Parts: sequence; structure tokens; C-alpha cells
Amino acid sequence: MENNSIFVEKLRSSGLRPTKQRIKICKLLFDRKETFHFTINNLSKILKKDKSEKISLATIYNTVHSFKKKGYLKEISVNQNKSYFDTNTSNHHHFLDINTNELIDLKNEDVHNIKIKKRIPGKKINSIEVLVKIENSN
Amino acid sequence: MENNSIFVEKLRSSGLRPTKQRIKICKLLFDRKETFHFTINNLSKILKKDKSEKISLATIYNTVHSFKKKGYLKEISVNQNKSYFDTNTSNHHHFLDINTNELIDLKNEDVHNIKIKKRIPGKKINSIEVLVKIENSN
DNA sequence: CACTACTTTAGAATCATTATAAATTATAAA
DNA sequence: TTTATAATTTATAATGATTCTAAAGTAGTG
Ligand SMILES: [Mn+2]
Ligand SMILES: [Mn+2]
Ligand SMILES: [Zn+2]
Ligand SMILES: [Zn+2]
Repeated sequence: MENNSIFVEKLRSSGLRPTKQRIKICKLLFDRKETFHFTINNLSKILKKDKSEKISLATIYNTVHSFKKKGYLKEISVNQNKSYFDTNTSNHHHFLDINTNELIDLKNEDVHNIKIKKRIPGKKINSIEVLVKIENSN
Repeated sequence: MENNSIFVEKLRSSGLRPTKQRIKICKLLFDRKETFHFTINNLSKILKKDKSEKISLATIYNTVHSFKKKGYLKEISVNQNKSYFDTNTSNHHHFLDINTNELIDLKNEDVHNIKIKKRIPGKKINSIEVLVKIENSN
């Protein structure tokens, strides 16, 4: 109820009406210091904890997709069953813990310069993403 | 009907009975020089062309999954809707054409040495995969 | 040939996601 | 403030890829 104004502005400035559902999801997603990686199911469970104001699953999908469209979220493909979303929308690399399915951001400095020597005629590079799968070291 | 014996042996040696369905799928997948990247839907459509011997969708799923389990196929995650499979089971990198959704293998020499400077305590690296998204250059 | 375990198959079930259409709400105009 | 309108939320249905089920068919073995 306090500094919601930041999110109200954020929403208004991108042409989205600041509904209470969107503001709540904004706070959950963007009011944190670290990158947040989540699935719809994760988000849904967190939102369900507040039984006072239930947000429908359809709204969760709608909101996440409109935030993605506005560039506030990025979709990550690491697993074919579920979509992961990422509050870090810059081009960056990931660790994927294959024991827990958790994504962890890598800073660009953490990955040595990547150079692709091959080119495909008529095509240009759009992005380069590194996925480092990690597992328990025993 | 000729050099099926290669595939019959391949199947037998991995404890899979050489049924006509499996042999047919083997020929389609492994009797080629280039790496083959496909979805179940792709494979299904190709198999449907031969109307003389229909293979059920369940068998296509079963076969692809047992080939994966035996190490003859690798599953690739580039898209959250569909699973891609790859006849190149080594650790390797890809171009993904975002206009056509086509995967193209990169040789290891095509990607400059990748070094990951960050480590997570208690975790070891399992694999490093680079996905280079490409698009029409105009 | 006879037996058994493995395989194939059609169809049902599951599950994430998207679509639908009616009720609600935010916003701007009156 | 009231009204009008378009945007939004919602419950529910629909979709589509994948997996499950259980019955019929087949390969391997003796
Ligand atoms: Mn999506
Ligand atoms: Mn799978
Ligand atoms: Zn990230
Ligand atoms: Zn490949």
C-alpha cells in the first residue's frame, strides 16, 4: 500500500491499467534485488498463500505474458514441460542445476569471450546463450 | 530389405527386439550422413507418407524414447512447446534459426574455447551448451 | 509348435497452456 | 459524481503434446 506508486507508474507508462492483480504480481516479481527465475506454477503457488485476494490462474498467465510482451520478463527454454520466466531481461547466461531444476544467472564476466567462427549465409546472429548444466559433485 | 542387418544388430545388441516399426524408424533416423534434428510431429509426418505400413503415434513415442534411453538420440530444449531430438548425441552446440525454428549443429571447432569462471560450491559442471540464435540478415 | 515376455496399438487420461464469453473495473467524459 | 466505454478478470471450456492403459499381436526360445 506504500510504494506501489512505482509499479503504478511502470504499468501506466506501458499502457497497462494498474489493477490490484497486476500491482501484486509486480511487487512479487520486481520488488527484489536478485534475479527471479520462475514458472507459472511457482508464481501461482506463491500467490495462493495470500488467501485474502485470490488471483485466477488465467490472470496469472495473462499478466506474465503481457509483462513479457512489454519487455519486463524474458522467457527461458531449459525444459520442454514448463516455461521459465526471468526478471533479468538482458542477454545473459545460466547455470541449470539438473538436480533441483534451479536456474542461476551467470554474469557476462563469468563466461570467457565466446566467438562463433561459423556463419550461415543470409543469416545474422541474434543472441548467444550459454547453458551450463551443473549437478551435485558427490 | 537390404542392409537392415546393421539396424537389426544395433537393436539386438541393445536388448531391443528388431520389429519392423523400429527398423523403419532406424532407417529414417540413422541412415543419413548429416545430423538429423526433429520433433515427434516431424517424424510422424514423414512416417505417414508410407501408407502401406502405418505406425501408431504411441509406437513413435515409445521408439524415440527407448532410442533416447539407449543413447542413440539426445533431447534438446529450445522451445517450450515441443521436444526436439538430435541424432548427434555428443556434446555440441547449435544455431537456432528463429525464423524457421531449424536447428543446425556447430562443430566444437566453430566455437571458441568457453571457460566458466564461476563455480557453485558442492556442484560440478555436467555440460556446457551454447545456443546461437540466428535470423534473416535483412 | 508352444510358451512367454516384449511390443504395438487405439483410445483414454493428463497437464500445461490458450480461448471464450460473461461479469467486473479503471478511466475519461459529461 | 454519474455515465459510458474499453480494458481486465474470471470460471470454465478447449486445445495439443505427451503419457498411460490394457488388449491384441509378435519375436525369441526350446
Ligand atoms: Mn508462452
Ligand atoms: Mn520426453
Ligand atoms: Zn536469468
Ligand atoms: Zn545437434
